[in-house]
Amino acid sequence: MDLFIENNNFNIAQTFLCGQCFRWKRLENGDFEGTAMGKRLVLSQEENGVVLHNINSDDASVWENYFDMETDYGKIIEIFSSDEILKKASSGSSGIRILRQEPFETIISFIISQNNNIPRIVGIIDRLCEAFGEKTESGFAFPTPERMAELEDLDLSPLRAGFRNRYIIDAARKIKSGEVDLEKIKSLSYDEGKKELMKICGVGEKVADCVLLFGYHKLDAFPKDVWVKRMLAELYPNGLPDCIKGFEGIAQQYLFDFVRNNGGLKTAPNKK
DNA sequence: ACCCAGGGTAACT
DNA sequence: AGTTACCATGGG
Repeated sequence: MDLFIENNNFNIAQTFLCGQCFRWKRLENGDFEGTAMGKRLVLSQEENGVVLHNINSDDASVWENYFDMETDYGKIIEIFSSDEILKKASSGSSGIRILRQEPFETIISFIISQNNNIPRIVGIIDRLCEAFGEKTESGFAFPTPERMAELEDLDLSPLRAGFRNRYIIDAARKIKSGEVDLEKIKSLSYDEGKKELMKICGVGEKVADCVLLFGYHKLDAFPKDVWVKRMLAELYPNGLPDCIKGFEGIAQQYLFDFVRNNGGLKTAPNKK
């Protein structure tokens, strides 16, 4: 069956291309195709919502959860509108939804993202799934920590992930052994969860924040990459407004998308 | 040849 | 606690 999700704050291009995920691809006709939760899916954009094509009716709730349909983004945007910059940023990115992705996938993906660019991140993750992920009807699932924990650095050389190989292995092993408990993080606070994730070599503050936001839906996480730091210095020299409280991560995504795609910044980012 | 890419680590003050 | 070189790889 096809499932139509009616919602005015659900744009698949904005949601999939805002940098929170790396496995959804735009087809020639504008649809998106990808694999998440071990299931492949094709989606189309409509005027007032999105169509999920050819899904098993049992999976409807799985996808509604993945696309965070319970959260009222319209209401949050309204709260943000008390700040002029945020009002402008969110009006241009109002179709972004913070996906509820699988924690292990977000950990490995954002380890790979460090000091890297998006096309290359996508390529490395594609090769990772193809090499070590379970084959599905049409594509590959993201590999499990158990499978990845068996591997050595050299096994990952076909990925061309460079110095990140040992970080990936370290993450898989600490997760498999239980030294880092992915299930427990769900019930931890932002601070405690961050500390737990940073036990992994290769996971610092920024990667941990991305995992907490995109993998655990902890909306008080506010990842600070090069662009966001530059944005904060230029647009919010006196700090962020109070209206983002409790929804810092959503504000971050609107602002990130704003400065990346809509020329929200005057100065280009650089290392300093 | 040089710079940068959704950073982190180790080794320094 | 705050800086800095280095880390593989690939594209501009």
